Amino acid sequence: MQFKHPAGRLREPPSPIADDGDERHFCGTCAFSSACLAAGYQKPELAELQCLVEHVGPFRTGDHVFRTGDPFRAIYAVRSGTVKTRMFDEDGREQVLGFYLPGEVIGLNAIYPEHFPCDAVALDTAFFCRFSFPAMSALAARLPALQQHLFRMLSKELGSASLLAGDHSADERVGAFLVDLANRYAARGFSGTRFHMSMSRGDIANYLRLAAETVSRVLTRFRTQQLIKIDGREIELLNLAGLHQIGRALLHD
Amino acid sequence: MQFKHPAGRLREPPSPIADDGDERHFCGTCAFSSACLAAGYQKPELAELQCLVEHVGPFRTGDHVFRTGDPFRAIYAVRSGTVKTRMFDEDGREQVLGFYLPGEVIGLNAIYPEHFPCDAVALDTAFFCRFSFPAMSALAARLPALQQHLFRMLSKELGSASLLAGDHSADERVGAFLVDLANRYAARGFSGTRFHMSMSRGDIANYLRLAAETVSRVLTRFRTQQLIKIDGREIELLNLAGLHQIGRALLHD
DNA sequence: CGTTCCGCTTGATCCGGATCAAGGCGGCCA
DNA sequence: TGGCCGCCTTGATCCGGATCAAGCGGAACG
Repeated sequence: MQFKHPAGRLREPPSPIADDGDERHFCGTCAFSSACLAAGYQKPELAELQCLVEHVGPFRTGDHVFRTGDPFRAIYAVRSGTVKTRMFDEDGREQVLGFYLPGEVIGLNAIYPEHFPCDAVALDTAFFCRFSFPAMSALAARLPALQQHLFRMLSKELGSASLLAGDHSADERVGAFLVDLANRYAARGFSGTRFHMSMSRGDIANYLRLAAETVSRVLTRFRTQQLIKIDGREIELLNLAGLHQIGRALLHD
Repeated sequence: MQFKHPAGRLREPPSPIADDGDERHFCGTCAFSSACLAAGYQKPELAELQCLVEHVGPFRTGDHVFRTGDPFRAIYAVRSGTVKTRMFDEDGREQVLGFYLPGEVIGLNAIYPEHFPCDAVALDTAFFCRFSFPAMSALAARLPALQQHLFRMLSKELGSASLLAGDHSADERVGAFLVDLANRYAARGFSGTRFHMSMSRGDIANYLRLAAETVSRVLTRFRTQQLIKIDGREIELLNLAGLHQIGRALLHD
């Protein structure tokens, strides 16, 4: 049983429910941290947020966290591991919607349809915090900070969703993808220059709307240009500024 | 001074603030209607929603409702007219993010960044209901239905944003675009088979990530196939089922 | 009334990335 | 240990849509 974590933070096959030590660390990097920690864990209202959390996992590579059509009851924060969300179009072709790293939240796009519009599939061993959405909404009505936080998370995801839509070259897409991953790892306290990509080339290609062969070719070209060092799924960004320049049209606008 | 409305509902250059007659009609088709009307206009809480609305307009073709970088203070529901949202990438190329019809809401993607990440430009004479967002959040904390409604609107827009991202042929894109417009007009009580497209071919092309020439060619092909009748920006959908079939990969999944 | 400009259409050519095809490498299982 | 299978890489060819180019018609304006 392999058990490789992007930043090697989990050294042993963990217990089904992560212990408090990990929990405290995790919460500092989670998307809800500002709603939880910043407002102060001690306050009695926030104890309630803790109460409605349920720790779930482990999910193994290929396991489904939820499936298209499942009734929407909860959103999930990634505790550890990586997840992809995907849907199948009318012709049965897979469409990868996104990759989610520790601290990020999946399931927000299910609020409106009230059923999950996509699958969430673990790309390696993964754990989650599960938040009952009805309970969370009710709590949000009493905690303005939490309500605000939910609005902000939704709005943020809106912004990133519209980025992929542009017509951009393969180099721009791959460059921006690498920089984005790096930024997100760095934002959660992991290394922003060396990390493990849990997703296959095919998944990356699908997400970027390219062919797997094209992604492979671009990565080789980036390597010969000394922009990256890459060995299988282990990658090191050697020239972050250069990559940012290549992907600038898709980044931070 | 031309004054053409998609459904010809406004016959005269209206007063800056639309009158109550129009207002009652409009509210029935607005994105907030379920939060306003369904819950019952009479209830005193909902009077407050009425209070925080500010009617703005008219904006003429090309006028900006808001600009990239403006501080985010309010969201806007389109009362009449059409709007496009767009941003410019690092190289100064325009990217059309979306078109908004009467009853739809713009500005939700500004919550997170706290500044508008895009321009909103009127495509014809347009009026809006302006909702102060801080006031609305506060009200949402007391009205679970309103909070729920905001969550749902955000989540819905998330779903539609990810549709454009797929790699689809020009035919699929244009077909789905026409069906989508038709559905949205129909949902608001307008004709779902004959309507005026306020946006230029260039805007459509940009939105669909195609060249204007390609859009033009596809539309002429659709016409020769008897799928549509089109004269400039006036369009009639002759074979809705056929168009739906062509664009099925992008629709309702 | 003619001029100019802009949006739209149509035709000709070109190119980036998809597709097809062939190996290479490593992990897993019998 | 050998064989199989999935993932990745690299090469050759093809095609959809971008780009370049030209012409048309309507609106604004002198």
